[in-house]
Amino acid sequence: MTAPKEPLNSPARGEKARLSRELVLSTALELVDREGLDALTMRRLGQQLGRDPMSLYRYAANRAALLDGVSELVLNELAIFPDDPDWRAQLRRIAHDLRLLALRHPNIVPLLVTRPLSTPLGLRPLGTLRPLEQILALLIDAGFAAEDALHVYRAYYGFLYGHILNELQEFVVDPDENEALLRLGLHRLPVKDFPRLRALAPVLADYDGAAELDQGIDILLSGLAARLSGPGKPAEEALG
Amino acid sequence: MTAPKEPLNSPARGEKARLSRELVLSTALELVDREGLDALTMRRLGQQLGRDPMSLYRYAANRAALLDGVSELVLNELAIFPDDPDWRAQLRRIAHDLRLLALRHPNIVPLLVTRPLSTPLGLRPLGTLRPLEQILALLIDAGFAAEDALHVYRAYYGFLYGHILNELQEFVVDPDENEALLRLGLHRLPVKDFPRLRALAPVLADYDGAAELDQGIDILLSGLAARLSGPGKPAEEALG
DNA sequence: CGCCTAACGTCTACAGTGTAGGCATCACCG
DNA sequence: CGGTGATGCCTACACTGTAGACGTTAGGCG
Repeated sequence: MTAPKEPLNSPARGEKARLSRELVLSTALELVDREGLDALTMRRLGQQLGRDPMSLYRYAANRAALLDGVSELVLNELAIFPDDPDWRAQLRRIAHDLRLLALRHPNIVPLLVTRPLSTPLGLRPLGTLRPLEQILALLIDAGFAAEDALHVYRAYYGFLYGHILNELQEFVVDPDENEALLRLGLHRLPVKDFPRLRALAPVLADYDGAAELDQGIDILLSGLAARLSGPGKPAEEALG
Repeated sequence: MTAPKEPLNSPARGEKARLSRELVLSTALELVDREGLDALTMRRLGQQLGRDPMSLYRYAANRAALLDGVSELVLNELAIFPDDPDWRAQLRRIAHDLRLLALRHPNIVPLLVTRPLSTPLGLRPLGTLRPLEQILALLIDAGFAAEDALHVYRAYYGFLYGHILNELQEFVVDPDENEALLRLGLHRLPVKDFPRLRALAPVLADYDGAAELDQGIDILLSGLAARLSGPGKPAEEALG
């Protein structure tokens, strides 16, 4: 009975290294990516790590805190270069990066979008606030007044998140069904009440998210630049 | 023992009428508005109605279906007039209506935003799709090509949802704390890492959501009209 | 009127959840 | 060597969604 007594039952995979916040969070992320948000229970995650579920509470106070941690982990994949002098190009690049990130981790998007609603700005995980600070830096360095930078940020990030939600809604995992109506389940809609929606089925089916995002960003950025005292042209007032 | 035997214990309020889907859903909405999404458990809702929790399953297959029902109920508060010839005015009005609706029911915004992510378009509650169809009608009747109408809708609704999320994030319930930093919890942020964010605290504190939304809509609509073959001016190509 | 049927509401039970509190074990440092 | 704090495990509790079987009621039809 003095043998190390490896538990033969639970550990789904042989991970037996010492726990750490990073390990816990990244395993949680894997789990969510693979099986969805609901699969992320303390017990399930514990089992995935080959540890007692209670161990997890050493690395996250709550389940909620754990979710926040995962959000933060994902957002850290996003690189921002606040020193880029070409702020428009930088914003466009960030937008596409965030879009791709969302497509890579679709199951986390609800977290990204929902968690901040129940946490006042200053109490959010720092990693979550870094993009905000960095984009402010980018804009202010480019010549925007601080207050205007905030407005630009809001319009920009608002549109960006909206676009991601839109695209993910229309995104359908199952690519075997190549009939547009079926893929989107539109066949169930009463033709009488939803004529235009049904008529648009083929267009709905091939959604070019990148292009749509790009156009939106274009419109927003040029519109904003015209309306605010932009960086290069400090007093170019509203044109229309 | 032949008396009607009113149960003296559970019913928090004297509601004892026969159940109905509307009654169930509206009580659920009340509950969520008052105490948040987590408070909406089957047992709690049953108790609120003075009924056994199991009764609810006659009116909603799932807890998920119940949530969908509540979403639908809220979205029905939104009035759209697809026959309005002034589509820009109509879109702007809808935007403000939806914004107010979100401020009135902040706790269901996560639902509005999250549920569609896990339900293919055609399987969503019909009430949820009506805005989409009606806005398409509005745009097409105004002269947009069907496909362009879809693009306009996407940009518009994307921005709109994004704005609402933004505003609700910065919205703070507790108005007793009048110190901006405290209200947003910004005092906790390390000054060194978040200088601009902290400097913007006062601006962050008084957020004029309506104005910000209005400007965004302006920019988007004029930008879109310039880029697409608009309604009145069928071939007005991109200006910039 | 009485009956039948389907909708409605209730009860019991079960597997699964987050997490508080206490205890054993381990690594490490003086 | 002893001790001290971090780490992991265990038990237990209140609570969740919901399957399945059971009474109870309401409404239509003879």
